[in-house]
Amino acid sequence: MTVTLKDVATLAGVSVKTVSNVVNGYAFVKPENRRRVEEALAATGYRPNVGARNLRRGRTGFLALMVPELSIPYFGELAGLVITAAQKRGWSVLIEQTQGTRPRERETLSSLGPHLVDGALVHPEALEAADFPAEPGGIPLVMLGEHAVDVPIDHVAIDNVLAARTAVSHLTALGRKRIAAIGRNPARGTSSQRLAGYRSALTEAGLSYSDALVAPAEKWHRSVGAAAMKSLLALPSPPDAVFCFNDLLAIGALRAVAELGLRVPEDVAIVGFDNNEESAFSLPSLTTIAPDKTALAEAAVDLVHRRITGDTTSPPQDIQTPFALEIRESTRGR
Amino acid sequence: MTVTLKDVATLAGVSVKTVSNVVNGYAFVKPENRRRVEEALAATGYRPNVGARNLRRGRTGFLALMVPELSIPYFGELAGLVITAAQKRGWSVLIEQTQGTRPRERETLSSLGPHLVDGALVHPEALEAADFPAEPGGIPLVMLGEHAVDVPIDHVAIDNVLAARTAVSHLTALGRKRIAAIGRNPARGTSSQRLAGYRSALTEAGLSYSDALVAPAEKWHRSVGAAAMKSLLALPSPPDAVFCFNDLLAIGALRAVAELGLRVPEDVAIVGFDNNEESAFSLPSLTTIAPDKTALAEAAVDLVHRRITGDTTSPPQDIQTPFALEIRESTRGR
DNA sequence: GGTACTTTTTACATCGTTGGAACAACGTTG
DNA sequence: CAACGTTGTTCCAACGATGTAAAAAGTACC
Repeated sequence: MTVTLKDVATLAGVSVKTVSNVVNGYAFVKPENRRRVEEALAATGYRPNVGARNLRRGRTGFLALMVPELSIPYFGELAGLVITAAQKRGWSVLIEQTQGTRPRERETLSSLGPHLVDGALVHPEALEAADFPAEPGGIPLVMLGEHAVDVPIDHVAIDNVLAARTAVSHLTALGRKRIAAIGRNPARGTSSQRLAGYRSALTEAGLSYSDALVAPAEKWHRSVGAAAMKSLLALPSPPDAVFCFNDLLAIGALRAVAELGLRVPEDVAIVGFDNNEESAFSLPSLTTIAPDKTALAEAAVDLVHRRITGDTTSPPQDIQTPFALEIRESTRGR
Repeated sequence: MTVTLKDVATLAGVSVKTVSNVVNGYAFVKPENRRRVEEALAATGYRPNVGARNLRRGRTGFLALMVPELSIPYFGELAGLVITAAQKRGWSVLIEQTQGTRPRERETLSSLGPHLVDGALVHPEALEAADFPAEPGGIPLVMLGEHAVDVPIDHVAIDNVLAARTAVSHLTALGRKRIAAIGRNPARGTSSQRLAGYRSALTEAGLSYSDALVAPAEKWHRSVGAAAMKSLLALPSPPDAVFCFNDLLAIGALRAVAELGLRVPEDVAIVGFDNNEESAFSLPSLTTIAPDKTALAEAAVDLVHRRITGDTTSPPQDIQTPFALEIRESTRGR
């Protein structure tokens, strides 16, 4: 039922290896034979057995992508782009979800042997430096997003500090004075970086920093954003603007403001981060930092590709991909 | 560098096969030897070479999931659940994106050989009956969502006609008289089914059907929903309610209504379909049909699992998973 | 001690493919 | 025409695992 090289060879009247040569585009095959083999290939509908080929070649043809959850829009969008980028280079992508928890991330990382995948793109959320394999014995690893500072591993991300500063400077430029932030989470590197950007923009504008205006958020989900916004608005002197560390938090914040009968941006201006597709359609639409996700995916796949195909000597790369501030109704108004 | 059975065997002082027996839990191994092998396994950190194992077993350990685009929330959420369900049963999931175009769907379908994956879950958008392999020669295939009527293939979905009727009946029960629909697309089976449900609910309520109130939508994206809503509201006698064939269209419609200065649900009530996570947070939040996506994913993975592990004789199954009407502000008000 | 049976281990072939070496056919050249 | 390099093809081993069957070791019984 399954067609193997042997079947094709029998049909074409040549050896198995000659068929293999044709399939793999080896140059020196007599035109006559090539023609016969190609006919036989077409007639039988031969498809190489990927497993066997990879067993022989020592490659698997798979790339792993480790993300917290596909149901989070940012990761859904990113995964789609990674798959597309990988497909261009002949790889299939295997997705592992970790729920952003450290044990699952560790487990996933250690299960990614060279037999299963040729390389991996990982988007850790809770991992710490110690969790990374000390020996580079395994497969090439490229880290996306957060930068666990002292790990010498390839890394692709936008400049989170600068992006956060850009977002908050936009708010200070609009004349907002009490600018809050939602998303503090000491366990996440991304959070520290966006917080740093937030603080530096405040300083730059001559505004003082207040811990009370920085709401924590364990999970960066919509409901958390709503709850955090409500508690900020309950403060004695509530904020007139909020920088949310991602769009989901911001969408939740939008809703909380509306439920309290206040207006965005008149009473509170809101800026998000990620530019999820939904953020262009919320009411009001959301001003946000728009990372170039396509560039991110391409750069990451490209880097892991280079590592897999030989470049093991050059030092760990740290690639920054571009972003833009997308100004919409939640700060500009209608 | 890579540890094979042979290395473990040498270390433990037994044959390769005995190690294999231990690894695979074969009963008859002398306790003493079992202990030695287990120590050696631990000491070397052995991990089986999946490729080789599967070559021998004729299994790959992979399932394919074919969807239009991961960036569409419904598919992102579904994919996440499928991966989780598959993982429970020891499978990894490979995701293929088709953009919902027929050529890409055909191509993907035919590339899914038995070497690459053990089975596939496919969510076609444009495929027609003729595109399915006539011979069941390949791998087990389970279709999700739309039912291309005359193809004898396993199928898991909710009852789309009933769900659509439930949604629209909710609108008629609220006393709405001019109920529009957005999402007509003759090339998509799902569209026909939801349209049928829409019509039957109208009939049931004694309302007449009008072609003018059914807006077409090639892609079920937010921007399309917004455009369609605007053209409906520009009609001489505009609708007082709209049933959108998915939540994205509905989110777009919400926005269009707001841009025209009208109110939801006072002027126009809106119902969506899919219950994307974002729909609970839109302003107003969206009444929608909530399919039990977890049940869908579990049922589909379970079915393909049964087919792979032997059940090839029983006739194609047609499993219906539950759904519920989730009533929110876009019809109920605040 | 021999026979029959069970438990445990091993050697070997095999899955489908490709790398490498060996071999064959060919035309060129001195 | 012998020697040679170039092309084209075949044969064999190997990737790492497991199924099969046979060998080896152990046990029980007469």
